[in-house]
Amino acid sequence: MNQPLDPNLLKGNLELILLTILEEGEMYGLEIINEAQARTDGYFDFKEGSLYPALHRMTQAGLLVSEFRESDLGGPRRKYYTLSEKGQKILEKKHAEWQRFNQAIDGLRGAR
Amino acid sequence: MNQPLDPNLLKGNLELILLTILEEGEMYGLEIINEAQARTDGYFDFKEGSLYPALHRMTQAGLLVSEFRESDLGGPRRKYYTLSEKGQKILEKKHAEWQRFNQAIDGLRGAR
DNA sequence: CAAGGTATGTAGTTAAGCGAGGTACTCGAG
DNA sequence: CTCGAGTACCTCGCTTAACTACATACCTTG
Repeated sequence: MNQPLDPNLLKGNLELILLTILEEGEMYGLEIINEAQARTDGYFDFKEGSLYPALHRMTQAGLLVSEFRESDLGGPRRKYYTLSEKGQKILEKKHAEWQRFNQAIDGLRGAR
Repeated sequence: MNQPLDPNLLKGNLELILLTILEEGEMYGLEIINEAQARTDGYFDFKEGSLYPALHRMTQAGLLVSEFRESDLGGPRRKYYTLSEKGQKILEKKHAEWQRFNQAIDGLRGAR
């Protein structure tokens, strides 16, 4: 039923996706993976090796703010991520870019 | 006016774009670049260092068929590319993948 | 104190787009 | 005839991002 996700499609869009998910509130790493799966019927299934480097990259770039906090139900501490103001701005910018790109793709077909 | 195209967006989509353009008939390398520019108001501006390797990759994979032909107006010979039957199939598949991916992205926002 | 689940982190591989360069052919100007 | 400009194709090496596979650490439970 679900064709697998071509990893190449993700390139350059993972950040948009993460920003979009985090727009609705703070979340920690594995929670993001679960949310993404839940909201796309398992289509988005990020690997940890993709997720954490991306989160660090974005934190480094000032798009996210992170904070460790203890788990309520036991288990190891979690690192919660929140959108910064800059992250919010970049989200909008990336979203606009995305739509522009989409239009361009659509435009190719109907061009004649 | 035109925000530049984020190179990352192209990753994994260049093949879809090339197949889409070539669906309407054979074309040679630089012509593809010009067509892509023309149809997107300069938004798509492929570099030769991206285009030729991609065309070779796709030819190797059996998606395209190529043939050298002399130029009518003088100038060096041109290498014309045509979609193979397999290429046609893959185009449809990639297009479906693309739409699936699109839906997933859209779904992230409206999810709540 | 081992085992299992949860959570974060990273080293090394792979793949694709790109910048910069190279080759080759044609034509017109000097 | 040669030189430069225009067209067309090709490739090497760099960079970047996702992935595989592993490593670390904590907490609970038996």
